[in-house]
Amino acid sequence: MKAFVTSALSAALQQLVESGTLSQVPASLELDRPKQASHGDLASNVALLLAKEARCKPRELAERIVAALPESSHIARCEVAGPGFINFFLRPEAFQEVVRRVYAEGERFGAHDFGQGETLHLEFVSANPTGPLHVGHGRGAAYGASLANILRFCGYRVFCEYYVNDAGRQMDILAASVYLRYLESAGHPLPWPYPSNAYRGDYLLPIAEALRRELGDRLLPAAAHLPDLGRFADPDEAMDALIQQLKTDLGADYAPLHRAGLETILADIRADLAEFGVHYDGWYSERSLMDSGAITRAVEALTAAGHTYVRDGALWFRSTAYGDDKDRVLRRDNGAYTYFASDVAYHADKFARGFHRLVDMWGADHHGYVARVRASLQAMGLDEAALEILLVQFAILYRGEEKVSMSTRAGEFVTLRQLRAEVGNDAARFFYVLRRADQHLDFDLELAKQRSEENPVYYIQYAHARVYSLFRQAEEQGLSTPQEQVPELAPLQDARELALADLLWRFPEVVGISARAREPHQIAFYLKELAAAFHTYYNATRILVEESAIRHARLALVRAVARTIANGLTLLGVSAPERM
RNA sequence: GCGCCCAUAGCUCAACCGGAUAGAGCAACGGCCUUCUAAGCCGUAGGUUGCAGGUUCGAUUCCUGCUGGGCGCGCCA
Repeated sequence: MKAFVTSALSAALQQLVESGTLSQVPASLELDRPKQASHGDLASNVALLLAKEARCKPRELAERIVAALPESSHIARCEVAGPGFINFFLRPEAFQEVVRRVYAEGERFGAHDFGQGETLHLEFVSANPTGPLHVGHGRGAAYGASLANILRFCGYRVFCEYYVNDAGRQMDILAASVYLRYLESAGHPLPWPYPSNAYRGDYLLPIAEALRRELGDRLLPAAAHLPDLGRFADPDEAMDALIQQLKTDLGADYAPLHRAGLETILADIRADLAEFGVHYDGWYSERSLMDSGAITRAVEALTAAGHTYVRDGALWFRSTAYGDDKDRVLRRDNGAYTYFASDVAYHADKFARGFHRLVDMWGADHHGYVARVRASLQAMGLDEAALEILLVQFAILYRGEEKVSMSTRAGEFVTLRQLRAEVGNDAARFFYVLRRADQHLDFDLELAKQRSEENPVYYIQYAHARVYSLFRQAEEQGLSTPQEQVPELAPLQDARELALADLLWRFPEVVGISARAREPHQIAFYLKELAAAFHTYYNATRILVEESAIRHARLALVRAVARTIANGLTLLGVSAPERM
């Protein structure tokens, strides 16, 4: 719809360029939708922006632009208002046209091609595989998957990846935790209370039992040499001693122990995400970076370029040279690489694999890592600007008034799986993206359960189902309905009908904004607005009227509404049911 | 102390990358089912956009400072 006005406007400006009033036509002409109906259907501030260059008053320039506007079959009239706005009033045809557009484009209505087939690497969730996903991870999953859909809809080729932290100390702690549960399941009492810094969630019990079915009591003898954890003042040192002892005692059997936890939990995470409609193109293993020597190579590359130094036996990266607060350790004095070192290698590897546009979605608690990762890319001579980091704020869980503690270690958390079972995938997906990513999300379980039927997602789905109901109803009453062909749309003249059509025009605009700003919530808010406009129209206007020309036009309009709702819900990973 | 994010109606949040009189939902109050799904609609009420400056024709939006909150600041992941 904006295109109708933009073309007329640029023609007028071109004329002013030729007459010497202006030096050139601006590259982009923006049109606003005035909040007030008296300000027209679309408004341009171009005269305000160009007044200085034209050396005349904004209103005067606006008058000249209006005078130069060519005749248009879509523009009824326009007027200059306020400080120099040009307000356009459109003919009904301009609004009706959108129905034809929706019919023609169908599932592609709202799509763009500004991505131009560019490949974009999107990393999200990447939670440590030390336990099931909880409701906090769900937000990243819903946000990332929705954003991937939206970007694909705008012409990008999106490669979704999950970075699996399957190496390092956390995995050893997991292995040790599995072992302790293994002992318990064999009826073997622990010589001390279950360590506070071991993982203690119930999800470890079946893993331990499966391990016992697989290996029998083979791992039991090692229990005779468990270190006396009581003599350690620091629980971390105690845990390290336990891990070391297990590695020594179990020898080749440590690997299956290590693997048992990882594989079972990772399989659960994958299944959980798949059921949630979140699909990945790749699962990238941190261990593979280690095994392939990629980490060593990345660190050597930094060293060769003169960006590292040794202090206190550790190898440091001089990230302060690129704006970081302090330098960062790459390799500890004990020879082990830090998590940061593998992150450096991982990001370098993304470039090496041919990705030139990277989007990382991190939990907001990782914001301190932004500077150091960017610094490492710059130091390696990679295009740091190609990396975009989106920080997603916490989802804070409440049970009524009470805040629910969320410790993976302690096993006190509500899993994503539980949440999905309670409120359903559709409501969960929608609820998660209903808020801007940089806002904290208060997720009240009581409210979600108790009012699941009042969730806005039902309001939108209901609008969609109502349209299908209309077509079913028409069939039952023996009334004809418009089929594949778009019927004559001239009967759509009512203000509500034109307002509804205007909203449909906005869908492609919202999709574009949402993609560029990486803000899926824009789609969610738009859908609520569209559903509201539809319900209003539905209540005010009888659609299945006797006169077939009017009936057909109205049915075509509401069918376009249903199509648009379905397209929007699909982007958010929410279903669009035909009956409720 | 330093850094990142946030502050808008009683509550939870929007506001089309600077536009004209800042909008929804929930909560409160009052209406609408003998006709297409009441999981719906209509109406009333609710605001000095945290505070103080600056840039601009024009600021919730951009800049500076302050206040208040969240998070981070380890040779943890």
